[in-house]
Amino acid sequence: MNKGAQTQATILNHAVAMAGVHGLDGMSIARLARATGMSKSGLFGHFGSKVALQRAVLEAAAKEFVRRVLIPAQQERTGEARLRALFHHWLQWLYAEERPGGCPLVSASIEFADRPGEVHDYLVDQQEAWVDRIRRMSQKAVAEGNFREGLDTRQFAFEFHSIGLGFNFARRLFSDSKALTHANTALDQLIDAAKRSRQPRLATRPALPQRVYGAHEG
Amino acid sequence: MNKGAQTQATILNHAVAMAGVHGLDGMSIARLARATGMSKSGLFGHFGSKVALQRAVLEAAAKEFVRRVLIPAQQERTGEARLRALFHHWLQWLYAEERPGGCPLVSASIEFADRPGEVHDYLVDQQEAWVDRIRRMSQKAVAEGNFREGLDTRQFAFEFHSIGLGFNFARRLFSDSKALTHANTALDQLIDAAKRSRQPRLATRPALPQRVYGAHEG
DNA sequence: GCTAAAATCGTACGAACGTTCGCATACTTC
DNA sequence: GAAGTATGCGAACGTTCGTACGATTTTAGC
Repeated sequence: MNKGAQTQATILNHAVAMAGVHGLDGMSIARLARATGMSKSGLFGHFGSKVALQRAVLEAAAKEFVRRVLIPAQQERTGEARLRALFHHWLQWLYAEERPGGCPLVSASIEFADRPGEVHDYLVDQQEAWVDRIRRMSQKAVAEGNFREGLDTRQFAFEFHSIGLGFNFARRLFSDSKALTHANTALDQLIDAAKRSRQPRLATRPALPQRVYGAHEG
Repeated sequence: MNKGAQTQATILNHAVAMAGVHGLDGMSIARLARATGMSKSGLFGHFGSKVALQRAVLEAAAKEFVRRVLIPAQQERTGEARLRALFHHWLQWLYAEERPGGCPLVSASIEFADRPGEVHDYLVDQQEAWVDRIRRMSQKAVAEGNFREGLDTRQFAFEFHSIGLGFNFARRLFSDSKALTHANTALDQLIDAAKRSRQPRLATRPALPQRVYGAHEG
């Protein structure tokens, strides 16, 4: 390993942590230099621009995400087991004690949701790939005959993803110690529902018109 | 209405929009002054400090949230109808076309999740109150005999909240036009499940040890 | 219409920001 | 060990940041 790559890795470790707490924009090169014991210019030289540094931070986080969430789940054989493993490791990843600031990818996604640019585009691709992986894994469970035929896998992926986001929010902002239990329970229910043949809807229907808001959509 | 209060309201309108896109920190007084056609110092005088401005932005957003989400839902009589109305208006609020940047409260909650201070504390209180309102409303539905006896209302509130966060993420980052349908479907299922007597768990249990991660918790 | 108060402005400050550049030191490779 | 390159530093640039203060204009109450 080159000297350069080595210090670059050190920098990125600190950078990921700082970006998690202060955001990708709030992470400043000066403070990062102080944290790593380097000079501003020396650190800067490794990346050439702040945007490039932000990109590098996201790529480092994504790489870590693969290593800690995706790879371990691939040991499982069935779709359901992989989904459970993905979920399990994802929660661990979302709330890793040693990394303050939670998942940098989720935080940055909120931060850059409405700010066009390469950071935004990168995040969209990365997060869409993640949700699509969940969807494909549920599709695999359907193909295996474990989840019911005709399951709406996009819907499944949406709910799976939502539970994780809910956990992230509750655990980080509320410091809710029950968040883990809630998330696991929600996943159990989601998977159970995916197995069951479709339930007949109950007779009672809501009095409120439901989708007026979305009426303009296709 | 005083002149002061009037311009202050104008400022806050712009400020809420800017904070939604650039974050509470990314919102700068200079750019805000340019957007409102005022001088930096003139604008600054209305608040006295940037933290105070941030507080004012959050309070303005919270007030608007009450006006647009909580109040309308109070017209409904039953717990379920109120829950559905809360959800409906919440989604509208989360993705209001005229307000770029999504819900400032959610964005700021992520931004300040790990940054102690009065902004953090305010957000914790506000968001906890919101989730607790959902919980109380589901409790009301239980008391009315609509939701089943013994329903875990904290769990219900967690899932309700998660769906909203999932919608916010999908709609804003992915520009997913199906997000609204997914969210509504998820809510329907959540409410249906709250009505049903507890389902017997299916025989198949996961092979993966499920809660190792949370084993250290109480 | 006068006057006290409120609102707004212009200017300035020190700090922090991202970035540049030339120079020194440390590595690698032969 | 010499040559050549990679790496890091220090100082400085121009810009933007939040904030302060006195002067000036605009509003509100009598």
